[in-house]
Amino acid sequence: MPDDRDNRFASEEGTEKYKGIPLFHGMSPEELSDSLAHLDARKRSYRKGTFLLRAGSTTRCMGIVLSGSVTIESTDLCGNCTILSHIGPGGIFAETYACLEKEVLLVDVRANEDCVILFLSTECIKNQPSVPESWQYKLVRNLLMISARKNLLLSGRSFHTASRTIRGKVLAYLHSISLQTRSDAFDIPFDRQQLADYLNVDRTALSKELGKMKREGIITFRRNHFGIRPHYMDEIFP
Amino acid sequence: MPDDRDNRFASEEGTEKYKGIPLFHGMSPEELSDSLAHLDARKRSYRKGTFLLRAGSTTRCMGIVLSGSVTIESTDLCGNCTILSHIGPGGIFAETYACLEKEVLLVDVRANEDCVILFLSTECIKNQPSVPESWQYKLVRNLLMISARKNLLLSGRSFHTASRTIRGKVLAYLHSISLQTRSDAFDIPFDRQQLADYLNVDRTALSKELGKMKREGIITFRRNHFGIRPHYMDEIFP
DNA sequence: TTTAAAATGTGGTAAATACCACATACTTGT
DNA sequence: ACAAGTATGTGGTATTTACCACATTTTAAA
Repeated sequence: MPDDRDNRFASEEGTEKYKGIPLFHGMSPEELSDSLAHLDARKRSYRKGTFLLRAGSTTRCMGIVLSGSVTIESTDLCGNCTILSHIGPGGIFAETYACLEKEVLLVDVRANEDCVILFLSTECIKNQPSVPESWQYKLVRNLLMISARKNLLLSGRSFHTASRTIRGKVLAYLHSISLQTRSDAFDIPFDRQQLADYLNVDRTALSKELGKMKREGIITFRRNHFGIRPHYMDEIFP
Repeated sequence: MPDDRDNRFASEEGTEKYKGIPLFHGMSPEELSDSLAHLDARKRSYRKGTFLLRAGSTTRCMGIVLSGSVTIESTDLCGNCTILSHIGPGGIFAETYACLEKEVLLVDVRANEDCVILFLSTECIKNQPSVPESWQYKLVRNLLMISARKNLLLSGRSFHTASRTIRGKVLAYLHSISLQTRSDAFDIPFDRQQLADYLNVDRTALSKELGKMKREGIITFRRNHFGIRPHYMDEIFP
């Protein structure tokens, strides 16, 4: 075990610093205190590189990054380690596993740098109180929003990477952005390398395919500004 | 507009038939009635093939399939239509979009056969009551469970399809199952075609790669029963 | 049991992609 | 303006995969 210490959260401690955390959004100071008390809140410190949670284990706690940052990693059977996401201050992790019963973690959570984590037990949201407290309701409601938001990102990516060809992935992605912005021209939030990583393809192969699509008149782009030919499908299927 | 009719839900109507619906899990008859009343529940019927929701639009309602079934579909810029999922009686759809504000749908929802849908407005969970009712708490709590469960499935698939090679996808998938079952031998819930679809690869290419891996001694399989060589990574990285 | 139907495996080939090396363009700081 | 560093594009090649046709095995039905 590393040098982390268990620190039972003292409710007398100030709650101002938790104001910006999405999980506690919309809570009064009293509701925040109630939450922390009932969630069996514990602070723990970790040194860079140590594991907070391991794949194959289970957890009844979710974690909130108070300082520093953690990475969500996955190691396959060959030992290849992939960083799935990076979570900084205010961010939450393992909430999906903590909300469900006995789900085995498929990923590792590791300290990307020295960090302080607030662990919160989800026991109290698993029982069904006859008269729910306002802090309970708001907590679960906030969790739902966080979960739904993550859901949207995941299903989007799952859809964008579904096609077997680079062209298909690019078109699926650009089509989504087009629907979201309700426009045929838009900026994307990725550079080439990031877009390639997002679509799970090689960067140079992506550049080549983008160039080909531009020559064919399907899309236009310059840096991270893209345009798609409107009604492209109408021309292909007249 | 098709032949669907708006039917304001009458709270006097029996609630027994809603008992098995996950969204209403753990609710008393009174809580169920309260929910239906406050959620502005409306029944609508659709003929096979008609669209319930269209990509590019927004919705403040989630839908519950009371009878029949619907498909979640996606149409790309080239007109290729992909069926993303199939939702039968008791199933819920569009809840992610309905819970978040003004999110544009990236998929179509279409009647797979003649069906009856219960639409529920999510307005009442968006405001923050000072004293939450028990039906409100249970509803949001159930939504959270549904969302978290879906989240787990989505992140799993996203991870399993991340590798660029078929072998990598297969190993990622089998490793997950191995962690979940805490075993080196297990049955998978897919036949070859379904596994290929899940991993976004060609079925015959999958069969070939599986055969190659078996010859190399990495895995064993027979039909849908698979085994992985324990500590495979230790041998590769001694 | 026999037959049909479905699931799975295999071979061959064209197409797509990853990967490498490197050229060009753009950005930033001095 | 210049240089250094980063981002992006291109050419060539080996690898991987999709796709087709078809063999084999397994399951279901008659």
